[in-house]
Amino acid sequence: MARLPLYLRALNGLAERGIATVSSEDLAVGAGVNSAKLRKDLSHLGSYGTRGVGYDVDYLIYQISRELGLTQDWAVAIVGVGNLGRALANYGGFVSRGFRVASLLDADAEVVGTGIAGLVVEHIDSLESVIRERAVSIVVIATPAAAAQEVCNRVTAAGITSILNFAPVVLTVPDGVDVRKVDLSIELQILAFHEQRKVTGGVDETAAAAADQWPGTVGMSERNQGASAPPRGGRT
Amino acid sequence: MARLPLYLRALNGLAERGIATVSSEDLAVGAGVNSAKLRKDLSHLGSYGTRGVGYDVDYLIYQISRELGLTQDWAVAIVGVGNLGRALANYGGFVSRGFRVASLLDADAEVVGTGIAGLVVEHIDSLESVIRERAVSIVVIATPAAAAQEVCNRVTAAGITSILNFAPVVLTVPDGVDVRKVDLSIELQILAFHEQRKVTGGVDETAAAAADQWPGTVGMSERNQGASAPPRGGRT
DNA sequence: TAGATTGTTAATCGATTAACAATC
DNA sequence: TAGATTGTTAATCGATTAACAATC
Repeated sequence: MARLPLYLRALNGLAERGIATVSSEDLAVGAGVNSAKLRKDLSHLGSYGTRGVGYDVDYLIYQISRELGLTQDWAVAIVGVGNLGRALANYGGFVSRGFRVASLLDADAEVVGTGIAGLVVEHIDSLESVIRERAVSIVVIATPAAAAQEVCNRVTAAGITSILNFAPVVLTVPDGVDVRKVDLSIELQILAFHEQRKVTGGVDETAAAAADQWPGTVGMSERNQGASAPPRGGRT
Repeated sequence: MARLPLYLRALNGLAERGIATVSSEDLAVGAGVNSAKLRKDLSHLGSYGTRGVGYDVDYLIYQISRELGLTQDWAVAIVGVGNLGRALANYGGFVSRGFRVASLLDADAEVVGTGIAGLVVEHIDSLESVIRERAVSIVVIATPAAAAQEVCNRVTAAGITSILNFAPVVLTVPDGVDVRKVDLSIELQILAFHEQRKVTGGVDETAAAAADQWPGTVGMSERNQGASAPPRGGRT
């Protein structure tokens, strides 16, 4: 369940403040979700609460950590040591949560051999042997878009089934491989979309004018009518 | 709609390959979604397709870009110039999509005044004046967790309503403010969760043993029974 | 006209949430 | 016992998708 890390973070905050017990209502507020949803999510893990009392904070932290696999040590390889790869290598949040950066790899001879975050950058040729010998189970792809699919192919061939992809491409993977995608520009695009809605109160009123500026050639006069055509409310 | 950037990327790929027209079926495959969903999403924008033919690639790119506000120039300020802030400042994907980094700000006297990605890092004291004078509409928070809420308070007070947050905290914002959150360690935690499921085939069989290792004190013998209690299938 | 494909309806599915019995 | 809060049911809501009439 994708919300467990959220709950875990809220619980850790409570634990730091010395709070021993929390109700679903309070924890839900802390995590920014509905309390019924929180209880339902937690009930999937087992009956770890006490009616009339709430949840024991430390115990719940332990159970969620175990469910998320954070009581294990996960070896992570980061492929692509550009700005983003460097930031990830230095990102403190990984180590504290059971993730160990086992290797940094890059294709650029300039960066191979340099030291980053206590590791020496290795050549991408070593990818398969690194995965095998250091029991890497999660690969982070922080390469340019053009290189991402090739890296993806190699790591899945090497048996990796969990990939965190920062490259702005949709990776094609065999069945059974999990890809999670972080696209910074998509996040900004979504914000810009909402920002625009706020400013203009919707884009419809400018649609006709904007469509007029369209520099296309084929059949655009007909199509422009579609752009300002009636069957549309002013909302999404 | 959060899927528009996905469609846009697929369309740009088609345009690069010189493809002029695409069916909803083909585009849906490229974007990794169901074709009915794609048609429904696009119909929200207007009737830009031609029955029996498909969609004009260039025209659809233009319409989606306009809907997303990418035909405008968005001034973005990045607060926090650690590794991540640096990576973001250098991230090429922003500029090409209408986002311009108008300012880099930090509280650390060591980095203030240094040059990154063609900009000089400014002191956080200038935050409000930078937002006002450079018409910043989106703020990226890449500070440590402890500083994020304070920065958030200041930028919302300064009128910002779109925030991209990389700090691992849930920000409290006034109504009407959009916050999008990117948490790298949460993404990894979700991957680890699935990875663990693959390896163990579910966590249930180890629940009793794991619960035994729990070092808690209060009433744990009773609660452990909850941990290995019956009413649970072996799925999510 | 015949084939193809959109735009949209209606059905399905899953996720969210209110409500409450169970029970601490 | 009385008050509080969980775990779970049932209702609600929204999102997804199959299907097909409209139409190029």
